[in-house]
Order: sequence, then C-alpha cells, then structure tokens
Amino acid sequence: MSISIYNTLTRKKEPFVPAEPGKVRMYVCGPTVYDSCHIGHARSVVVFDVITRYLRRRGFEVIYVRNFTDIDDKIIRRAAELKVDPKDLAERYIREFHRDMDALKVERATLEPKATEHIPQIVQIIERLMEKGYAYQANGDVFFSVTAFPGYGKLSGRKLEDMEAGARVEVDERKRDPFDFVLWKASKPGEPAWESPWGPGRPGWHIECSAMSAAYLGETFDIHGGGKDLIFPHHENEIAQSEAAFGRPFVTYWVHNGFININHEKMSKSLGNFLLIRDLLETYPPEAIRLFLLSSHYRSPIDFTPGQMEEALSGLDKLYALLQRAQAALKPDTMKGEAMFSGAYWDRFCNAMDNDFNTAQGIGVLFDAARSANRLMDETSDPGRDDFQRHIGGTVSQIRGMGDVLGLFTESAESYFESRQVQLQKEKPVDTAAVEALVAERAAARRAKDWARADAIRRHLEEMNVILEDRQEKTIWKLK
RNA sequence: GGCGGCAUAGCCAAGUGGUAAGGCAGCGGUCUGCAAAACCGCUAUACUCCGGUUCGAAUCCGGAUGCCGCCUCCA
Repeated sequence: MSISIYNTLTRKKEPFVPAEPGKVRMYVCGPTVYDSCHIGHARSVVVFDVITRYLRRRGFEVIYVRNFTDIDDKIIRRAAELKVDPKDLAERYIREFHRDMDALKVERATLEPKATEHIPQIVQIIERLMEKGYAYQANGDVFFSVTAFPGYGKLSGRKLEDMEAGARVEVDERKRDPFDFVLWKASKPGEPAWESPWGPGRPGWHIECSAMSAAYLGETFDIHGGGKDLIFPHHENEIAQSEAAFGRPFVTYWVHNGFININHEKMSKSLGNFLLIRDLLETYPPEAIRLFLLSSHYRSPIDFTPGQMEEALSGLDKLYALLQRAQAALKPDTMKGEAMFSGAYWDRFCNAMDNDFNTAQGIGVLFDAARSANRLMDETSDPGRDDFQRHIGGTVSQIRGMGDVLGLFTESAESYFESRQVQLQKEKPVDTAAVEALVAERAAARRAKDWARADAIRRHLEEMNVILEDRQEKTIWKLK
C-alpha cells in the first residue's frame, strides 16, 4: 500500500512518490515570531509533526525544515512599540515557540533556519531574478514582476485579470502590476538592515522560503506545507520566485491544513478570541489538545469549544485508563506492552493514515482496540493464561504504536492521572486530609455493612466534587 | 466581482460506487451492597434538496439552498 496525499496544486489525491526513493524532503512555513503562539499555530505544527512521524515510521528518511521568519514589518513595529531590539523580540518568541511546542510533545524539525541567517542566499536569488528579467528595482526596493512569470496563479487557481487589485489595499504606484510583490525592501533609518546590491534593506516575506528551502532541500523538493491561508499570496509567490530563478518545478506536493474557529467564530485580534497555547496548557493536558486537533481531518475547518475539549479529554482519560488496567493485568515476564508496529489494528491504522493522513479514522481504530482490550479483560477468568497475555499485550502494544505516531501516551498512566488530579485541585481545591478521613470512615462503615452511613458519606463527598471508585483492594477517590 | 471548500444521528466526526467507523451525551442491561469504571444492547430505511449517470451513489455529474474561507497580514 502506498500513501496518498491531497495536493493543493492539482486539487486531487495523488500517490506519494518522493523524488529520491526512501527519502522525503519537506518544508513547512513556520511562524513569524512577533507574538505568542495560538491554537492555530498548534494545529499546523501538530499536523506536520504527525505527518513526519508517520512517514518516518513507514520507513522514509525525512528531512523536515521549518523556518522562523525573524525579520518582517510586524516584528519591527512590535519591537518599536515595546522599545526592544527586533532581534531580541524575535529570539524571545522563538524561545516561546519551542516552549509551547515542546509542551505539546512536538518533535523538533530537522532544521529550523532563520531568515536573518540566510541573507546571502536571499540576495543571490534576487540577483538571479534580476538577471533573468523577473525582477526590477524602484528606489531601493526590488519587486517581482508577476506578468513575467507565466505560471502565476497556478496554485491558488487565480487569474491576474480576475483579481480585484487594490480592492482592499492601496496599490504602490511604483509597481508595474498591482500583484507584483517585494523581494527586497529598502530600510528606513533605524530599521534593521543588511547590505545588498540595491542598498541597505531587508528581505521581503516570501523570498526567505525560496532561499532556505533551496539551501537545505534543493531547487525541487517533495512536500511543502502550511496553513490554508498561505496558499495566496505566500506560496503562490514562492512558486513564482523559485521556478523563475531555478527554471525547474519547485514543489511536487503542496499540503495545507485548515483553520480553527473559536466558538463558531473566526479567531481574530479584533474579536479578542485568540487562544494562546500557553493558556490552554493551563487547563488541559497537552495530549488532550493533540487528540482534539487530530480528531478531525487536517484539511477540515475545526471549531474549538470548551465542550469539544472536554470530549477529547474524556477520550484520553478512557485510553489512559485502559493502558493502566492492562499494565496491571500483564505479567512482568511477558509483554510489557512496548510499542509495536504490526498487527491487525496497526494495519487498519496505517490504512487510514495512508489515505491522506486520516488521523480521525486512525483514532477510531485506537478506540476500537481499546474497547476490545477492555472486553477481553472483562471476560477472562484466568488472566495468567498465555493466550490472554499475548492478546492483551499485542493489543496494548499496537495502541502504543499508534500513540507513537500521534504523539500520545508519552507519559505513564500514573503520572497522567496524577497531573489530572493536580489540575483539578487547582481549579476546585478540596481539603485532601478531610477527604481521606471521610473515605476511611466510609470504609469502616462498609466493613460494618452500614450501607446507609456509607452512602451518606458518598453523597457528602460528591457534594465536595469527589467521586469514589470501590476497587477490590481499596477505594480510590478522584475529583470530578 | 473572482476563486475554493463544506452540508452525515442530540452533539463532534470518518466514510477511496456496492449498501452508514469512532467519540461524547442519553436510555436499557451485565457487574456492584449501592455506585463508579468497563462491557453488551438501543439511538440516521439512510447521509440539505431536486434532477442525471450506473445493475447499484453519502460517495460521480448538473442544478438549487444554506453556511464558511481566500482574494490585505494571518496557521
């Protein structure tokens, strides 16, 4: 079975065949580091994290490049507002990005190049575009001439004449065509600047990606990803620059993830509904956020609501509870349930993932496996039997295997539930000593078969937001 | 004005022409002193509507309606 990927360029699902067998070269547009990361960034980063993990699991060597745009108008503006150096501002938000994404269990990209560290490569491409007649100068700025590039619009399906130029933005009268875009921007006094043949300035937004992808992945590479919003103009412009400069196809597969709405509304600064990752992490376990993000197909829009997150959380609780239960049932000398990448569930999972990385379907397989393991444990009368051990061990191992691709079950069930309780304690504190005392009192009542007393205590605890589970050995309590 | 997407049960969501995964919630049951958890069963005569292609369509084509996104910085 081969992997198929929906390609924005052709608007079709296509079998995935990398240029060099066994090796995948992938570039994903990273953030412009002028502010904290929100849930939308998380979606893109998590989606491509899972894609990378899956491709690697399927045996590909993946060179995954994700850039940081660390010089740009927004960075300069924000730095001026805060009266800090733009470089310091960028570095601060790069650190934040790493902190947030590490917390979300995202693996680092193979390379994370920064625009400011590739100025020579950027200047070189612009020079080349000038030589070939695709670019022109206008007092210190350099523009790309879209009419000089015949394929312009092929990614976004736009024709130049169909677009309402200047409908929303004033057109720079120095441009030959309203859709010409800046490759090199002359700096104003006090702004960060690099020397160039056209005078001191800084790179335009799009050119860095053309330069850095060529530097690390070559002039043609396999996968280019990013959020849907980047299709136009960013990726369209990248294609124009790279193909004009190098005279060969830029990217084979274009992959774009959908957006996140917040409570049915578009996330926007004006609505003030930006959900920052670090704020979300205050409330939810990182893997619940991942499970939420991966429960829909990566291209669909998804709606973030507290209810949706609670559902993801319930699901994650259920899966961790199964892992905990299975761990207790498995004999130490047999399988301990390490990740396994074969078997019926694994095959079904791969089948889903092969189909344009259908994580939603894959998660369905995960729950199927969990249910089957629970059933087996419910039904068995002799957990020591070899076939039982093998069966549970195999199922749990496959669950861990799927988790390995999705970035789930990275911690022990014990520590997961422990942090859940800590979290709940933070939200609705209870007096632990008092609860323990009541639980002990109820245990005594139960031993005396004083059910009325036991139930009264249970009700009392429930009012305190505490639920009880009477296990064989002892009673455990947890916060609701 | 141009381009694109989506419409599946109470909610979320998958579905790759052959007869509707999974999750959450709800109800019934098994288990339990009672619960909880887990499991079992039930919950879409059928996938917005109307046509068409086909032996056969949620899946393909045309049209209608309704949402949404992009065309400006944006994940």
